[in-house]
Amino acid sequence: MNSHYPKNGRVILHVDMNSFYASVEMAYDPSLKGKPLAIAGNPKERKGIIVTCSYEARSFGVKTTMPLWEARKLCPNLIIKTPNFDRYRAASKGMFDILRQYSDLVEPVSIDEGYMDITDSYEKETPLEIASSIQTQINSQLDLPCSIGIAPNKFLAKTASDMKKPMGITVLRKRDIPMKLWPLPVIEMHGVGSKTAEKLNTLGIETCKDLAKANDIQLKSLLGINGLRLKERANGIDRRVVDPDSIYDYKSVGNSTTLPKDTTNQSELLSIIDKLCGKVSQRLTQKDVVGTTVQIMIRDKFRKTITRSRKVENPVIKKEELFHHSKELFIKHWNGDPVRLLGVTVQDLIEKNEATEQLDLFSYESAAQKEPLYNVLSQLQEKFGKNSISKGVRGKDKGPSYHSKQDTSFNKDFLRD
DNA sequence: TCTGGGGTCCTAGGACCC
DNA sequence: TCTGGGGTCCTAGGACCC
Repeated sequence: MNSHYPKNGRVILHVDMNSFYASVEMAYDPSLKGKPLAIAGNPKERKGIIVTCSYEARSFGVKTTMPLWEARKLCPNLIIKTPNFDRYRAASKGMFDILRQYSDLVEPVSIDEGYMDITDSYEKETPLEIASSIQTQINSQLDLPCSIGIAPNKFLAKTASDMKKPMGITVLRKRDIPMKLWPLPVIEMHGVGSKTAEKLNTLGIETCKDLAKANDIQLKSLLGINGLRLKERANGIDRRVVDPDSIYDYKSVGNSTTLPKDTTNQSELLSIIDKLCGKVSQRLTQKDVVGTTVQIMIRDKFRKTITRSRKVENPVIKKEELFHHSKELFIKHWNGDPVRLLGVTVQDLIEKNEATEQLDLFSYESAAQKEPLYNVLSQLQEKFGKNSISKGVRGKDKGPSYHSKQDTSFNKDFLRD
């Protein structure tokens, strides 16, 4: 795909909204602007964790994932709002609508960030002018700040957008790598977390430059193929394409919840599992997919978490089917300790039509009865056509994709609903 | 009364098959 | 008859990201 790229390289933008949830709240209520604001869950339900906070709050040391009480201690005047996801989704849609005015190749990666390939979408303007125009438009139409990275690939664009916040625009060319990327500590790299950073440190690898020059054999044995990939990235190499349709690839759908109180009451726990199954089932139905693996998650008061899963004969989508399997898994594997969190996830997703099709293959009669011949043929064509290449499920309406001009709006629940 | 909830990708061991 | 080697599937856990 995307074979039309010129040989001399691509131009990729990474657009990253700045403290997105907090900024959206400020856009809705401008009196919040300039104040320390945090978005956090309800501490009564033990969900009092900072999800996002404004730059003013950050200046007090408030950080994402920090418990609310700790944030309050650092910043007594902190304004706290509970998340309003409908609002954030609406803002997100507005933002991506704007991006799509500049290129068809827009790939959302989360509610507040996305990649764009603008290699073929500019003539007179420079990439910098396009980025500037996007930033201005998002700011004037939605009252939201963003940072933009401009680079020849995704990794560098992502790295660049991180370099200047808020409202920054940063160009990161190949030739900038030694000056701008290499001095950074390795933990700053996208894809390197605390565990990987620690491991790298044991090899004496502290900076991105160290990683870029590291020994392949050592990296491979320490981190597997991921080590080699990270080294490539540190050298500014990343061949991943911008795929506008990747948001239709679901690999799993799950819901989980932390209980207000640890409990050992089995019927209470089962009723929570029942509710989770209801949510998951609803989302599967919305996306028009079924799944063949059911997984539950149990976390105890020490935060030790186990997952137990089972491959099932008949693909599940209905709440009752899902609950049946989840309950059996729970009864079989719960050791009776107090439970802090429960989760239910469905994996190995298949498009719903395709699943019925597969069932039909077992019975020629039933297939023939249900489907006129031409219909079966067209289904087979579709099945073995281009869609068979994709790894995950392309959810419902393969219809208007972002490539097509006919519909550039979000026509379905956006991003992990 | 410290650490939410949604995901993706990778690894590794055992079962099973040829 | 002392014991190879490749492959796939399933399951559990871990690392990472927003």
